[in-house]
Amino acid sequence: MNYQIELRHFIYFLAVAEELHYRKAAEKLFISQPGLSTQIKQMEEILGTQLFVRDKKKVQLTPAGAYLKKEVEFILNHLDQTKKQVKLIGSGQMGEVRIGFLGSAMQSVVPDLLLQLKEKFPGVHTTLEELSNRSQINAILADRLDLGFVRLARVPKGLEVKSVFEDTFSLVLPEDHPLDERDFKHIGQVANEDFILFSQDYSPMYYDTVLSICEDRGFVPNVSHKSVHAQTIFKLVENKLGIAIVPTTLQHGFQMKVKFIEMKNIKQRAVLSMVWKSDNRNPALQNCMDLLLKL
Amino acid sequence: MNYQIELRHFIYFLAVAEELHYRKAAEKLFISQPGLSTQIKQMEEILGTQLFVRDKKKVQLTPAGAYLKKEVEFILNHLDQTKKQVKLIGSGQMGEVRIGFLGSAMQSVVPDLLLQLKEKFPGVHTTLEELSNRSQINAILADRLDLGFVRLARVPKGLEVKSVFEDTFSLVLPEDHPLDERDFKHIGQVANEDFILFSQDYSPMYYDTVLSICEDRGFVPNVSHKSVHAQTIFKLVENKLGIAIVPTTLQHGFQMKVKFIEMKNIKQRAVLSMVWKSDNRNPALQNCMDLLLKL
DNA sequence: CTATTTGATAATTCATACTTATTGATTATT
DNA sequence: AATAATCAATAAGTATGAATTATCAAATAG
Repeated sequence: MNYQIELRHFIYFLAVAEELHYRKAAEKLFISQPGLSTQIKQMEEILGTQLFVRDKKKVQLTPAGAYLKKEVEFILNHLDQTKKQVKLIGSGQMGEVRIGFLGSAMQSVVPDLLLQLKEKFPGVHTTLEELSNRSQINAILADRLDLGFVRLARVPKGLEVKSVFEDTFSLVLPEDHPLDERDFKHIGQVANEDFILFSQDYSPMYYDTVLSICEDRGFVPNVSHKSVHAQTIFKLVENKLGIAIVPTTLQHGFQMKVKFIEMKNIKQRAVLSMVWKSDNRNPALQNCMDLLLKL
Repeated sequence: MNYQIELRHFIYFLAVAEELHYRKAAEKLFISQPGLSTQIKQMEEILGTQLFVRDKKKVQLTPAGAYLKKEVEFILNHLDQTKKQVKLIGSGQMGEVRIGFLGSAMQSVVPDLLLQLKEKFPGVHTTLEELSNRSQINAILADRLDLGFVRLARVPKGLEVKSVFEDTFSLVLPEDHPLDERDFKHIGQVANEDFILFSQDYSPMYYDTVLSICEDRGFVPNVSHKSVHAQTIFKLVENKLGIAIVPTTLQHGFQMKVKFIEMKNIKQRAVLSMVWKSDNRNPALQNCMDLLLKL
């Protein structure tokens, strides 16, 4: 007596509402006519409303039934759509990948990667946020971010890393600096100049690497300024407040009165890595990683 | 193996998605925890998509699950609304009553009736259409109309009639016509004038009644013009092309250079009747009739 | 280490959506 | 008018599967 409406009822109802004939509707549904009759009757009881008028060889919708038909059509269609959508999201063909990146990553791999992702998974939407190494790690651990582009030697347990780009370092000098690309042999030639570097806590790895480059030449650099923005660093160099050492790809995208000298013959490299959570459940990320790890 | 999604699944799913705890969700649903577990699992199998992540004391939604939750909430809410609406329509508190009327009914009862209906059943919408007697009857029989206001002595089988308003007839004369209300005794005084009447096929009853009024005074009127519009008839009278006999209430709502002389002491009346189908299934009409028959 | 909590299995029960067989009512056919 | 055909509703019985209880393995807390 205290039944509940089910989708089965709606599907049966719709068949009868379309055919206006119990036997034909039952055949279409591959069930018996008596079964259909009782189910429709039960549905009317649950709703407390008559949906069909059956008198003298005729089955017709009541106004309430006509209204319900329209709504049931809508609901079933919407449900179909939802089921498809759930599958797409579940299989990662649709969804959102939240990406964090270090400013310096924007000059190299990230734009290309986004392009490939868009092409391969047009349904996957990406959000981008420029963050420090540390912020990215925290965000990934807290599930606020799916993927990060960082410069770090080590990452906390539970995260996976893969280096995606190895960049040489370049010396950044004012345009009219006496040292020229042809004359350049090693960093020891500018050991006495002031150095402008990225902040240590913005990227400890970068900082350590730059120090090791100097160490290999037997000196400790005099770091006069630190910044988190390449823009700022270049501006300071332009104004002759010091010289800088940055990943080579950073030279693109800026219009400054500075010159870059690539240091190809040192072993150190600026390594950019992807970081993500090992057990991230975002299927869109899974697909994304399948694509990225192939490159 | 080849099951079908049911509303039950959605309700269970929503409970788990809200509680993020199987036992608590099961308690809320008044079912056992194992039952809930298997149903959710089945749902995931049907959809071919994982909806929850259960690992190490934690239950969480996958992106697909989060999407589905939003949609399920919408669907269940919409369904609730639909069920309520169906009940309202089924009980006649909401719906549409399609009303037809003779032009002359608009001057007497119809507007008042609509007002009362609106007040008593604010959910019931009415549509109005001015139609001839015959058109109304046909429309009611074909179920294009729920209720008609006609002037007819008899209606086809299967229809019900009830007279709602009895109007006296009035003589319509040009404003400067020699005959005055004080001098008026009976219609025989204008027996020699031309008469302008409503067309016979627009309302046979009216036509017959007018003829019988004249007959009672021993003459057959000379009908010079016929029309279906009161407006036209009055205009013709104004221009002295004849005199007319119309239901008294028609004098309201027109601005014409004509005068009305009410003929109170003849037995004939202009009877306005409601007509509807005995087995009309529109519950809104049922309610409407309950109200109207009390007046 | 033990006690408690979690969700998942296993076995069983029970509700009910189905089936087939039939009826009563209406319409079409001769 | 009598018969046949067709409709949906009803009755009785069956079988599917959603529930139950009992239990487990894994994890956490005291």
